[in-house]
This record gives sequence, structure tokens and C-alpha cells, in this order.
Amino acid sequence: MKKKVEENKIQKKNALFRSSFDLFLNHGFSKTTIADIVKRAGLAKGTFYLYFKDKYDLRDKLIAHITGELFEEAHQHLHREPDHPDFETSVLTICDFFIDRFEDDPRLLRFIAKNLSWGIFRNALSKDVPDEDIPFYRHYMEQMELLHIRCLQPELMLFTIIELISSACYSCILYRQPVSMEEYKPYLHQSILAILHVYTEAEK
Amino acid sequence: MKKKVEENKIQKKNALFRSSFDLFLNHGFSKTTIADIVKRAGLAKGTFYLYFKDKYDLRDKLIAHITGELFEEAHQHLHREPDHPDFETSVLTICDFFIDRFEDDPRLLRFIAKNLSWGIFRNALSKDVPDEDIPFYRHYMEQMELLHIRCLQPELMLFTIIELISSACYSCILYRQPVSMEEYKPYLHQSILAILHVYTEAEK
Amino acid sequence: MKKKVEENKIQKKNALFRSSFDLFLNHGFSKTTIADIVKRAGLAKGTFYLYFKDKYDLRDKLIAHITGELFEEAHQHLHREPDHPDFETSVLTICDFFIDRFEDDPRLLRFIAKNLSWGIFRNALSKDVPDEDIPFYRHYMEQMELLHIRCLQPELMLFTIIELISSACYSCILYRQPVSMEEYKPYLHQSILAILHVYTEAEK
Amino acid sequence: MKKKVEENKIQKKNALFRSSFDLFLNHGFSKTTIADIVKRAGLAKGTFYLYFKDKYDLRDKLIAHITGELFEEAHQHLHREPDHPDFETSVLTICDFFIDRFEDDPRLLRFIAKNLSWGIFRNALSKDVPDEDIPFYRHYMEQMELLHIRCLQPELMLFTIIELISSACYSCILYRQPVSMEEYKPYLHQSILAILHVYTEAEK
DNA sequence: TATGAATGAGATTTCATTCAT
DNA sequence: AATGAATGAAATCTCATTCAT
Repeated sequence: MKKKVEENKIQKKNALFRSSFDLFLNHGFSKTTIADIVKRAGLAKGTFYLYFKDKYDLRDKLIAHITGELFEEAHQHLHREPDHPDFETSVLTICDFFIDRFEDDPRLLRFIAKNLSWGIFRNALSKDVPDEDIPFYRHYMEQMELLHIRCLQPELMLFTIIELISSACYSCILYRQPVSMEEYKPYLHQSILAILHVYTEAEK
Repeated sequence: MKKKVEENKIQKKNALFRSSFDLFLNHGFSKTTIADIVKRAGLAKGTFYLYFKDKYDLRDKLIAHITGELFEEAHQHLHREPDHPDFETSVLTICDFFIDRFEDDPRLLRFIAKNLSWGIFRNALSKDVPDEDIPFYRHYMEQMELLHIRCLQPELMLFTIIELISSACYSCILYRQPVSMEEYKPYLHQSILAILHVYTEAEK
Repeated sequence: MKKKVEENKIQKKNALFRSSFDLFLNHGFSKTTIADIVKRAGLAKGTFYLYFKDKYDLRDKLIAHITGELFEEAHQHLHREPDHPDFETSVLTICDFFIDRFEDDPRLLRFIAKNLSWGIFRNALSKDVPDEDIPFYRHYMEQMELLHIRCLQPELMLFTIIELISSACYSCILYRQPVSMEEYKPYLHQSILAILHVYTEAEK
Repeated sequence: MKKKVEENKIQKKNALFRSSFDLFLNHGFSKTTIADIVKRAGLAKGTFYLYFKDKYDLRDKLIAHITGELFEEAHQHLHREPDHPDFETSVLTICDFFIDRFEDDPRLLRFIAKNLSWGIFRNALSKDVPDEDIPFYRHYMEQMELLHIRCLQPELMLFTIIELISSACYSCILYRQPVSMEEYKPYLHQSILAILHVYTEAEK
């Protein structure tokens, strides 16, 4: 019967995740109060403190959670492609996946972009996905090996590309500055390819 | 004698800028209260509201102010160079100027990076600097013309490079993630050059 | 044991009622601050907002509360009379009860008169007093029936008389304008009787 | 040339009257700030204090001013009637004049009713009207004499009637409580006539 | 006389956190 | 483990009044 209690706890935690996620997206982190979060989760105020130290603790754990899911989705998306695309195509496909995802829900973009650091990020990418085969980061590395791509600094390459994509999304999608994402996308693709070459060309 | 009043007002506004700048850098935006700001500026609480609507209004105006100054500095810095460098060298020089500036004062980096949007940015770059020669953006455009560089999307190019630099500074300088800036810099330079080519090569 | 919490809440609310009542009477509504109210009630500032939306909300609820009590007193007072007085005598008795009550505590008069509307009033009169005998208004109606008084508009009659009494009290007791209540009382009685006849004569 | 200065001062004072009148009616006394008043009057804040001690001083003077004008209007209105009406008809005519006036502008009613005392009132009625024949109160007395009406307490009679009318207007016009003014008016008329008789009958 | 920038006490309100139940 | 009433420090913002110009 102890299992039931354990399940119950996980349910409560998830309720708090879901509730705070909605509120952070809709009203922003600093305008969301703990009272709001527990109310929406249907729990009492005191209960919050049984699961999280404070609002910041919740936020950090939430971001890791969300980011992990997002890359998991990206990963699944790539798998759905019929053939084995080459590496460059794979990267651009994932880039476009993120763009579409963020255009669908710009609030998600705002929340993640304002709060993400490479540390949390890198962590989320390598996290063991329950009942799944391979986490994103390992997959990324294996792909390069498989395709005989020589890259001495694969992490720096990934970092550079991801930063480029997320900066661009933030500015072009949320503010349409300096141009809309539709207009910027061809240039973004070119820039990404150029960066790929920077990191792989020399080693070929 | 009306001038004296006007001067006085400018002094007060600047006092609030300086005071809030220090506090935002040292304790962060949300932990800085208006009481702190006016106290340090040596003014009364009500005075704050004669100059700014609220803390957010102050922040936005402060960021535009600071960013403008920063690019002004970058501009001056480039002028100080002995010879006429080529365009690529100019860009890398400015990149390194920002890196140095932010390594000197990471708090400045943190404050700006979390709050800057390309909109404010672009504005700050083109703002008429009183009693000054040329704002940064105009200078940038003129340089390209002078050096016979063909670039159909100079603004997108600038945007891409600046986003790349600021993302990299944020992550490498503030968190040393994924690596230190010292380690990342050569790759950053290469990426910047690659992007320059994306935007100029085709038109040559 | 949940009852204890519930009781405690009622006590707190009453403490706020009592404390604000004293302060409103002694210093007036607008000069009384919430800080004053909670201090006197021995509670924390935040506690106030658990019970009332703001000072205005408290005032309205307090007035209804007080008015209800006042009519309850009047009701009790009438019952204490030895014999069954006729209707006219009853009305004058109640009139004099109010006059005495307000001369005893003119601050009460000032507070109520400035803030009472017939809406709140009417509400307070008929409010179901839990575990109490009969609210004033119902008693008033029953009395008329009992005494075979025909009155097609009993509410308008009551309204007219009460307004006359409260206006007179306000002016004569608080400001002795145009004359003292002692001097005005006989005329007030005559006016009340005249009004009673207006509403009942035609139907005889 | 001194006259010009004097005129200027009167103009400013009137500007403050007009501005505060509008604001008190529209937003209520306590929600109107001195800043609002001077802004609308097109004057500087300091100027306010050259004419009034504070907001309360302004309010009291304004009320007297308004009330005087109102009775002046009522007076004019009565004069416009073709024939010499008898006294009772005159009183009901004036009653209806006030009702119409207040139904036209209920905000005026609210402002006056909340702030008027018989003292200010009586004063306003007797004030020497510039360039006019007789102030209201004197006219009222003369009328009774003229019509051979014996009334030992004319002021108490006037007081009682006016209180009755203003209470009724306040409740029936502003809140339609207990009924609309349209519905209440016949009863109000009857009550007024009954009161007239109380004060005059005995002396006939 | 007129101005309006400056004041700063003080009002309202919020909210993370605690703790008795 | 769960609750939610209570806390009270602290934050924002208002506004009557003053006073140097």
C-alpha cells in the first residue's frame, strides 16, 4: 500500500508543475504567486513547501523538465522522417522543428528563453529518458560518428547552433525584429550551415 | 534663470540612472526597491515618480541609455586604431571589445543580456548622439560602402553577429558553460567570419 | 475540532468590527487607517484582507451590522412596554427611542446617517437573524395587521417616517440647527402623526 | 489698473470652482485631488493655496455657492408662473422643481445631499443675491404674510419640508429605493401638505 | 502673484512562509 | 502528509503642502 502514497505524491508534484507552467506562460514568472499556483493545482498553500523549496526551485526544476521533453519531441520528430537524411539536413530539420514549435506557442519560447542556461540545457539533453532508448545528446554524438563526420568540438558546435537558433526565435518570433521569422529563416539556415562547416571542414 | 531648473532636473534624472544602475548590477532588478534607488540618489521617494512611471519604465530607459553608451564606446575604440583595418578585422575588433568589456564587468553583461531586445537595441544604435559625430549604425553602414562590400541585408548580418556574440558572452563569461570565453573565442571568431561570408559572398 | 477554527474566525471578524467601529466613531471614516484598525484589534495587517476587501467593504458591512442591531434594540424596547399601546403610540415610542439613543451617542448618529441608504437599511431590518425571534420589519407589519390598520403602502410610510426622524436627528442633535431636538420634538411628533394619517386615513 | 488684477483673481477663483465642481460630481470628493483640480483649471498647484486653505475649505464654499444658485433658480422658476398661486401650490411647485433638477443631474443631488447641513443651507438662502431683488428666505416669509398665513414656526416648517424632499430625492432618485420617484411623488406631495397643515392649522 | 519641482509621511496592499490543527 | 489561517515585513504609490524662483 505504500506505493499508493508514492503515486499520490507524484501526482501532486505534477499538478504543481502543470499549474505553474500555465501560469508562468500566461502571466510571467514574477507575476505568478505561490497562492495562484496552489489554487490552480487544487492544493493548499502549505503543501507547496512539501515539494519545493520556493518558487525559484520550482522554476528551475520545471525548466529542466520542459526542455527535456522538448528535445525528446525533436528527437521523435527526426525519427519519423522516412529515410536516413544526411547530417546537415538533420540539423536543419531540427531547427525548423523548434521554429514551428515556438511559432505555435510563443509563450513557451518566452519562458524558456528568459530562463534557460546552457548548464540546465546540457543536463536536460543527457538525462535518462524513462522507457526510452537514447537521450538526445547521445543520439547527436552517435549520428556524427555514424556518418563519419569529424568534429573535434561537437559540444561547442551544438552550443553555437542552439544559441543562434534560440536568439533568432526570440527576436524574430516574439518581436518580429529585425524581420519576421519567415523572412529570416533562409539566412538562418545559411548561417547554420556555415557554422557546421567551421567545425567540420578543417577536420575532413 | 529657468535654465537652472532645467539643469537641475537633468541632474536628478541622471542621479536616478546612476543609482539604479549600481543597484540593478549589484543586487539584481527584482531585489532592488524604489526606496533603495532614491535613498542612494539622495532624493525623496515621490521624486522618483516625477521622472519615471515605475521601476519597469526606469529599467527600459536605463537599458537604452546604457546600450547607447556602450556602442558609442565601441565606436570610439575602433577609431583609436592606428590604420584603416579591413571590414573583417573591424568586426572582430569590436567583438573583442565587447568581450573585454563584459569580462571586466560581468554584472553589466548579466543586466543587459537579460533585458535587451533588438528593438531597443536598434534604437539605441541609431539615436542621435548629442554633439557627437556619427551614431554607430550609420558608421557601420558607411564603412561597408567605403570598403566596397556588397551586402544586401546588412541589418540581418549585424543582428546575427550581435546575437551570436551576446549569447556566447552570456554563457561563457557568466557561467563558463560550455567552456570559458578564452577557450571559445577562436571558434567564435571563425563563426563570425563564416557568417560574414554568408551575407557577402553571394553578392561578390 | 474544526469548530474551534471557525469560532476563531468569527472572533477575529468581530474584533475588526469593534475596533473599526470605535475608530470610525471617534476619528471619522477617512481619518481611520487600516493600520489603526488592525492595531487596535490586535491583529496583523494582512489579516484584515482575509476578512474584507478594503476599508469600504468593511464600512458597508459594519453599517448593515450596526443598523440591524439598532433596530433589534428598538424592537426589544417596545416589547418592554407594559401594555399593548396603540399603533400611533408605538411609532412615537420608537421615534423617541432613536432620539434618546442618538443623543446618548451622537457619533453613532453621525456615522450611520452619513452612510446609510434605504437599501442597506431595508436589508438590515429584514435580515434573518439566526435564532432570533422576529426581525423588526416583520414585527412592524404584524402590528398593523393586529391593530386592524389598513395601509396600502406600509413600506412607503415607514420609509417616510424614518427619513424624517433621521434627518431631524442629524440636524437638530449634531448641529442644533435650526433648533435643538428638545425644541423640535413636539413638531416632529405632530409631523409623524400627520404622515401616519396620510397613509391610513384614506383607507379607513 | 488695480481693477484688472482684482478681476483676474475672481476669474481664477471661479476657474477653481468650476473645475472642482465637475470633478466632485464625476469622481466624488475624496477621489478628487488638488492636482486634478488645478490641472483642469489650467493653474499651478501653488496657486490653489492662494485662494483656499485646503480641499475642505473649497468644498464648503462651493456648496454654499451651488446651493444659493439652486434656490435662486427655484425662485426664478416660481416667478415665471402666470398667476398668483396659493401657498400650498407654490410649495409643491418648488418641490417638483427640485425633483426635476435632480433627476436631470443625479450627481448634483449626490454631491449636495452628502455635504449639506442646515447651517450652510440657511445661510445660502438668506445671502444677498448680487443685483437681485429678494433672497429666497425673505421671499418665503413675505409670501406667507401676503397670503395671510399664520405660522408661528415658519423656519421649522421649511426645515421639515426640505429635509423630507431631499431625503426622498436621495433615496428614490439615486437608488430607486424603496420605489422610483415617479411612484413616490404623489405620497410625497400628500406628506408635504400634511406637514403644512401641522404648522398652520392650529393658528387659523 | 504665480509657479511647479520637490518633499516624505503614510496609505494600501501583497505574498512568501510558518505553524497549529 | 495536508491544510489554510495568520503573519508582518516590505513594496509600491499617492498627494497635500512647501518654497525657491
